[in-house]
Amino acid sequence: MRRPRPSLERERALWAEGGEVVAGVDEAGRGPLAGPVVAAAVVFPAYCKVIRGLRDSKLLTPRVRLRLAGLVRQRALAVGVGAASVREIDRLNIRRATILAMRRALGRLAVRPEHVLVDGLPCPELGWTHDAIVDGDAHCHCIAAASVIAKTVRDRLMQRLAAHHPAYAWASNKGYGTAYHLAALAEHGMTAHHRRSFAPVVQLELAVRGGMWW
DNA sequence: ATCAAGCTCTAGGCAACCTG
DNA sequence: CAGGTTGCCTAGAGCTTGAT
Repeated sequence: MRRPRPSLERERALWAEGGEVVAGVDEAGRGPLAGPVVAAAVVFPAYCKVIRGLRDSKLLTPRVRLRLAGLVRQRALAVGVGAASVREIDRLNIRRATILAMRRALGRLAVRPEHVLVDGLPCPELGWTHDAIVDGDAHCHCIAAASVIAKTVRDRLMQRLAAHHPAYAWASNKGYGTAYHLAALAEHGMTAHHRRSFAPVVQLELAVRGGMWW
């Protein structure tokens, strides 16, 4: 069973109802052990055409993703990007921090959306009336566009951080808990960019402090 | 406690493309 | 044309939180 291609079906229905400004929102970087969570909001002009090849950012190679991110920025009416820092993730928990990043992304749009389409489950804390669409980046064009923008922005951010902390290979693992990253964490300890509230980070820190790492 | 939702990683199979 | 490379796709694994 193939994954469906995102379409403009949902957006067209909203445009037909008279809501011209429809924003798609998605986030990247919820699972990794290090780095911020980044969200993006994208508004396309009403009755625009689909961007060929655009789909869930997870299913795209970095090169293709980068090309599509450029196309999205060219064709979109507005693009907003927001992030929540590691400190905010530790303070709020990853779910609330994700919602905070989404609110920031929506707040940075140059136009005020009349409808917001969000990937995932409904989140009342978002502060915007929205439709939550499970697997939205696979079904909905503007959410897929937001997922591509969020992912490319976060990847670039992690590459910058990697330059300051080369031991952890964040340029390739993007902060995720790969074997290499975990080994580096055990050897060098955590940085200010590690999520102290995440179990693997805490466990390794305790092991290092207790001399348990051999 | 379990399930469902999100994120990503790695590995492997297959197909298309490139190169000598 | 054969072999290597690249891209596409899936499956299974890990991480989280929230709802039931």
